[in-house]
Amino acid sequence: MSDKYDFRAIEEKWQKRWEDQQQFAAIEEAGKKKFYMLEMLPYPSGALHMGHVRNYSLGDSIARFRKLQGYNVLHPIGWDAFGLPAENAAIKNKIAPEEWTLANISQMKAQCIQMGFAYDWNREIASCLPDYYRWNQWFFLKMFEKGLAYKKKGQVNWCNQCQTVLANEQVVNGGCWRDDSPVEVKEFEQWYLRISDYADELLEALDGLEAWPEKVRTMQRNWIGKSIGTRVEFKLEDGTPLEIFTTRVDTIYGATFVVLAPEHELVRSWTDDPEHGPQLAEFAEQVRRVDKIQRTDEAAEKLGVFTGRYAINPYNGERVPVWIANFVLMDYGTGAIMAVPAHDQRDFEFASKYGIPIRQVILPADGTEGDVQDAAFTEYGVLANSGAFSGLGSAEAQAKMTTHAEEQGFGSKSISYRLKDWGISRQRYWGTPIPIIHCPECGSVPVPEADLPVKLPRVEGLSLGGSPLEQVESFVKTTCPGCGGTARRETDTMDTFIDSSWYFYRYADARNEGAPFDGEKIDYWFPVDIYIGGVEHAVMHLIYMRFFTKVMRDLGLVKLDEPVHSLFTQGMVIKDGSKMSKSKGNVVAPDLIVERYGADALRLFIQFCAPPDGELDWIDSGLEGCYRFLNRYWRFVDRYLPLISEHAGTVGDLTDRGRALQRKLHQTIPKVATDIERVHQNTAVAAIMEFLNAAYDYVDKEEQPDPGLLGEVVRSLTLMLYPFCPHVSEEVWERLGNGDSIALARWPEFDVELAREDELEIVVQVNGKVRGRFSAPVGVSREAMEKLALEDEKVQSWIEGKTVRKVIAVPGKLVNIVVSG
RNA sequence: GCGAGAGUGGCGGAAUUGGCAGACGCGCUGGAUUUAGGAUCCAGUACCGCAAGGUGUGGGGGUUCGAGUCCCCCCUCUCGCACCA
Repeated sequence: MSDKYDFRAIEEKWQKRWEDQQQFAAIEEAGKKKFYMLEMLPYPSGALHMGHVRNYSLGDSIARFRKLQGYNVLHPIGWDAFGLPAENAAIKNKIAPEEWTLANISQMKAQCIQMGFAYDWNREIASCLPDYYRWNQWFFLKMFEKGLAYKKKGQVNWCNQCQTVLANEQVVNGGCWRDDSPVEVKEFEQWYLRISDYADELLEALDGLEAWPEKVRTMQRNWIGKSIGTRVEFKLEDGTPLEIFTTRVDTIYGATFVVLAPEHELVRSWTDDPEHGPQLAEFAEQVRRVDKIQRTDEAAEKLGVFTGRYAINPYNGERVPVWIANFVLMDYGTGAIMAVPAHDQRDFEFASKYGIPIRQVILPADGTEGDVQDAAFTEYGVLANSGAFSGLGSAEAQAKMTTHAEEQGFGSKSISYRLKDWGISRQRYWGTPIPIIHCPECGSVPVPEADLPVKLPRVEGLSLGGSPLEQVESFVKTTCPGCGGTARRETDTMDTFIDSSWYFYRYADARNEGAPFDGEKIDYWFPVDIYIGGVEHAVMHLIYMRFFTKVMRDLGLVKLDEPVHSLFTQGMVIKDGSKMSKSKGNVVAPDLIVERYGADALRLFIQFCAPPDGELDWIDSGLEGCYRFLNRYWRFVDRYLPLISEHAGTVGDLTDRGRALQRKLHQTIPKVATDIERVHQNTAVAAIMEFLNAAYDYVDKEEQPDPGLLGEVVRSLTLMLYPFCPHVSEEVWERLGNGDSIALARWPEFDVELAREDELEIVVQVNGKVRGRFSAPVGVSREAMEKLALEDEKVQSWIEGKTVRKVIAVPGKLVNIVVSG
């Protein structure tokens, strides 16, 4: 036979058989323990890339492993099929987005099958199909009913490249998450989901997500950005109230000015003012023109203009000037601040620049005087020059001063969040139509549930600019469900993150035509046991999906508070020091690898070559090593198959070498299992390789290898390899004479007794350095160990003529002899 | 700046609880086999040293019989957040 196994024939054979047998179809079975293995669904860009292969190989090895352990496994996949690339491709290549997307899906599905991923294809979903997106619309209507979906005119993030609005979460470093282009601020009327209603719960519940990476939880905490402070109402000289938010009300006696965001509504009414109006208008316009990247750059110079107005500090009645400045943001707090240059670095810089007084009101707690002439003193301390509050500590003062404001009616305790409502309107075509009808009489009227789905019409000749649906007269023109009069449909489509916020629920009941899913099926499969994907969705998808779950719970649809038990974020695949990308020309196409080395070798390598949560540096020669390993495994099986088949039976009396191999086997089985459970596939694979090496060592050195033992070795090895390399494992399993698929077999049992070493090697140290070793039986006493150690010849030469001060013996491990002199 | 994580051979990386540092793989060296190449197999491979031995987990200090692992200080890198009042 050839010294290489025929992976092409084997992989094709088993892929076909798996499909014929519907082997991965999941069926709810009450009473049977379930395992829901979920991976982030891909965008159907046209071809699977190495990042997908890594993500899905990890998920697949877990799914297959759990199946061997007897779990009822749900392992589904689908397509995040709406989105801009399809639409852009359509504009560029004059092909309908639907055709483009569906063609990509079928290509990528074929690639998934080629990789041997064990998906239940009966549950496949594609978010661009009406039987999926109608439920997006349905959820939207439910939220509309509850007041959780609403329309508002406000400032939004506009990506010029994408020609659409973006949610706050989708603005990364001031740029678009998709293409990095700078985001502009525009005024737009659009639809929002009231995620901020859930800010507190989303934050609090993070503590309970113990099986989520700390990193993701921290990112979400930062994103929600809860800060507790005080709202204080200043009054302008004409009596107009001006509310500010501060977390440091204890410093308010040091407020020497007040600053508004240039977008603040009071500013608009002041631009008519003949003296200061022109400068105000010009400055506001200037700030507006600067894109978000520059605006939010901390290094950017703090600029401002005096408004010509004054406000009264309600605590001390002091009259302070009102400014507008670029560093105050309209969308945080009240869009207005009291500025305390002595105790806030930003205010300090601003005051220094414009010659505003700096007044110290907090003294360091250590009793020193402190100095606020060179920089602000921002720590907590003791109040001074603060009226009745002087002498109090900052924390106590905050509480008392807030209470004071409440009693006097000019302020209250207040909590601000960085998290804003989720803007979901998109001015593009390839997405879920928002099921709303605008009627001149009745206003925004929801489409009746019975009329769902509102289907996306086909549009010929898509182009950029404007909302494409607006051009489709037959779509826009409709009648009002309320009054029957002529009305217009909403032409914005939904953010595609809506699609991915609940897709994993749909998997539990993917073909349900009467509801998004049946709650009982959710009860059975949920929560997701492990969710694997990239960390880049930490504050987008992963926060939206949590929000949706809480809304669905409040709608009585599910009983869960959180959808995902354990989250695992896999690392990036890089090559030559940077992320694989077309522009860098360092892309390795999975297809070509599969063609040359087979899917099993690729799956093995991508899981072996780096810890799953770290970066994976692609090295071709590493892959070849894995391919070599599979051939080595194959040759071993090939060589001993006749012997094993001939002597079908139990393990005979073993030689020491045989015992050693058997012991190694029974140590490897639990090692591989716990490694997969911990998502340490790299060390699981290493242990399997190590075991094969031991098996070769045995047959090389043993004159008559025990056929029973070899049988056990090959069977167990094959089962352990199955989660990683299912095709070759199936093939070997069949050759071993098993009629059924290996997937129906059970993870090998291991025997603690057989795994136990009967001789231990004890290391002897002298002053902490290894000087000798001896073997001792299991359970050797401390005293015996010390005695044996001191008797050791090599050790003797090290302690000769010295005084033994102390002997430390660690049972079964080592003896350390401390000497001096 | 703040927060999190990391720093181990030529390389990717191992090392449940403090107890033999470098598993496994790549690469490299030598050998066997082969007409040759490839493939395969065997041996070796942290560093210095002929050896005995010594030195080694970013640097410095500490705790301990014993530290990659724990504590303190510093350096470097990666990621996230970043005018949030």
